[in-house]
Amino acid sequence: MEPKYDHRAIEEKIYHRWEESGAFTPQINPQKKPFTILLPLPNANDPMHMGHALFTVGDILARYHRMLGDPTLWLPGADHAGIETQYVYEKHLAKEGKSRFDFDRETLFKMVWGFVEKNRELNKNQLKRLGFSLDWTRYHYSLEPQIVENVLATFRKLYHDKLLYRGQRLVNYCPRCGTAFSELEVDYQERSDFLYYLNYGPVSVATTRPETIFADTAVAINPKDKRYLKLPGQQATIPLLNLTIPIITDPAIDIKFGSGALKVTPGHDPLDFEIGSRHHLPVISIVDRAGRLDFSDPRFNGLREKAILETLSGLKIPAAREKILELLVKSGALIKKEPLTHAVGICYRCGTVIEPLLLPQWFVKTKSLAEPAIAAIKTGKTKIVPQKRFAKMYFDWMENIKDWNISRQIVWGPRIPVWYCLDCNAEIQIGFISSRGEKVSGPYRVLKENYPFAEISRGLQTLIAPQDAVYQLEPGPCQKCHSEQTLQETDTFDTWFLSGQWPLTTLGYNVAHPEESSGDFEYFYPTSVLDTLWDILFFWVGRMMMFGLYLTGEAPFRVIHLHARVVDRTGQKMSKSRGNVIDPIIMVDKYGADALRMALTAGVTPGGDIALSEEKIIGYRNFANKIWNMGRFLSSDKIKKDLTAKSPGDAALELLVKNLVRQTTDYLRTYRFGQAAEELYRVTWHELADKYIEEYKKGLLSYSVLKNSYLTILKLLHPFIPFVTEAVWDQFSPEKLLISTSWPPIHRTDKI
RNA sequence: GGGCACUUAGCUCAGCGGUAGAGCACUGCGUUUACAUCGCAGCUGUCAGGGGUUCGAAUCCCUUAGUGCCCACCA
Repeated sequence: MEPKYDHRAIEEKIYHRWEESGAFTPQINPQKKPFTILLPLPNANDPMHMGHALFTVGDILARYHRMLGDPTLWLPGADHAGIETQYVYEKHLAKEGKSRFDFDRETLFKMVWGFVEKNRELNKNQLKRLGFSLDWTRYHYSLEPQIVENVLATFRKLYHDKLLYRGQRLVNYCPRCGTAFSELEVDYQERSDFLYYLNYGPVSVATTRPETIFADTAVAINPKDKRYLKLPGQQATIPLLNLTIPIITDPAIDIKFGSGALKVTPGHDPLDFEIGSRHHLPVISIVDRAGRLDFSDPRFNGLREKAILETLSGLKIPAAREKILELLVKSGALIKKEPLTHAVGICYRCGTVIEPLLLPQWFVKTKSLAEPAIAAIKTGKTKIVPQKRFAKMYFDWMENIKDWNISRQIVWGPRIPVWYCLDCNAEIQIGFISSRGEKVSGPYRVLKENYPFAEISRGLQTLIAPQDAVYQLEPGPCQKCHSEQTLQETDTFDTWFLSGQWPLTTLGYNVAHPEESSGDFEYFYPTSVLDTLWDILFFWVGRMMMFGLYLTGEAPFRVIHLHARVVDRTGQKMSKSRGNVIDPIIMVDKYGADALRMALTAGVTPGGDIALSEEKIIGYRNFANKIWNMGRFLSSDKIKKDLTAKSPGDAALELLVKNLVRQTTDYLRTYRFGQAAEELYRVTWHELADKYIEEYKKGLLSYSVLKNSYLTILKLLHPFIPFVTEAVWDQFSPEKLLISTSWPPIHRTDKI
């Protein structure tokens, strides 16, 4: 053995031996209860970051249970990650001077597909570098045909169960990404802005968005506002347009804010939309999907001041705001402005200000899905660890859940399986690339005069069907008028609609014919533990709970374990912009996978933060070296003495090891990995090495007890630092891999 | 605006009713049969502040302050 542990010479070989031994693939044995974990599916295009390295916790659980003798499945996979991936790919396109608008959707989809396929292997290999004992024979990808087939079947089932609807309402739209999002994908940012007071005739209103005044349909005040008792029933006047709108009362108005009067703009503000629907106000849209002012709504026809609108038409929001303020000043309608700090919704992906837009979208009714998901946690059928911190967060979200917008206006993902007949829905808005390469858009009614259906279909980019459009759930001719001219919905699924069914789809559940589900599903579902970061508790965990219960009646996990988040040594979140990112693969190259795994495990509190630094990793690299050298010492022929001799010092060491076995096992059972790792570190180094090996050198201990203690501790350490323990184990018992040995028995009665 | 959690040695954290703990860092010393990616010895604290319960509180209760996080329609 070399005097230094060289992870480079060892890790890859050992991983191969594990894989070839079949240890990662469980034997289905109906007599035994399986242990199942799903790897939180990484994005297929994502190079590994520390978040992925934290799945060490899953590996610890998998290796521990494998050693306990449980048929253990740790199932890997990759997610197509809709918007994330398309965003990354668009940045590549931008480097070549192109954009998504230059391609029809089929071509673009194929291009992204090729891009992802190139990266998918990389991701797999990086997971292997960490030593993760994943069953690669069961690897899945979210876009493989069987998975997509099941997801579409779920869509149809939701439809038939009346849990799905097409709704026209304000959605969170990112003009940059060109798609709507659910409320979870909107971040809020504090911004310094201005609050503008505008003269609306009998009242002044305060607004941060003067550019939306043309879409106002009322002014609202609080019915309890004593200043304005005489106003209700009167008319207010929109500046510049000199249009009158009613003054209404609504309890949602904050008397103390601004002037206490709100301009109600149902087409461009969520609160206003609600107020508008309570009072049956008309909804006017004046912003298009590129974030520009657009006054094509017929309600603007015939206005005397239409010239003003014409000068503004087509301006992007920030420019439009400037221009309108100028006009307001000129007309004397701007009373005053005052600074205001407020939260602005931005796209979580690209940071663009979210524009609430009125769009027809597909929604899932979530209330009845959330109820069993709440009950599963309340009754303890599924436990959240750490409970006190995260169960409340879970309940808060589930109990106030909103209907889920699953429509995304991107190409990278399966299209929603709905078909529109163009002859029945001539007002469908279509965008496509003609055979001559021009970008063409408009209602089908107009387009069909100049373009044959085949050309539109081939070059299709997007379609927007009116809310009341006629549709069917099957491809092929229209079931109503038998027209052959049908087009599939161009909205794709929210990624989480697919990944929310991951426990079912990867284990071979058959949504359309549950009785034909695979043996894997029967055996491994529900899974034992889900280990993930709390930041996707709602996105992913909540949805899996809902889908699992909805489709199978059983919650997908017995335990949801939420692990810590990696921050730098000063407690700052790691991010590219802060420049404090530590690349796990570089760390594995430099110090070995064991060192990184241990640094991510030891001393970590459940659900807290992990303060990671290169120094910490170096510390655990030294630990791996220590274990290596202990093995080197104990396996060298020079030091081996009488193998049968007993010594008075033996009992103390035997007791120490027994207690360590009990303690480690207890910690693992209660998900206290941080303490388990620290205790193992301390006892291995400062007790076994510093104390007992030194005593052995003085002849106070027998060789067999020392060696057996060491081997037992190797077993305990193996889930945490699998490579060095396996390498050194090989010096003592080459006939059997450490990964396949059994966990040491526990002696409960022994106390120190 | 609601809610949750946290505040213990320079750092990261255990302890959760009975005389303050670990690792790292630090300071000395040291190359003795693995390991200098090492060993030995040592130093370090009004357990955030205040009040209460108790024979006894870092541990239970109240309160103040700070930090982190989640939720929410601040126009």
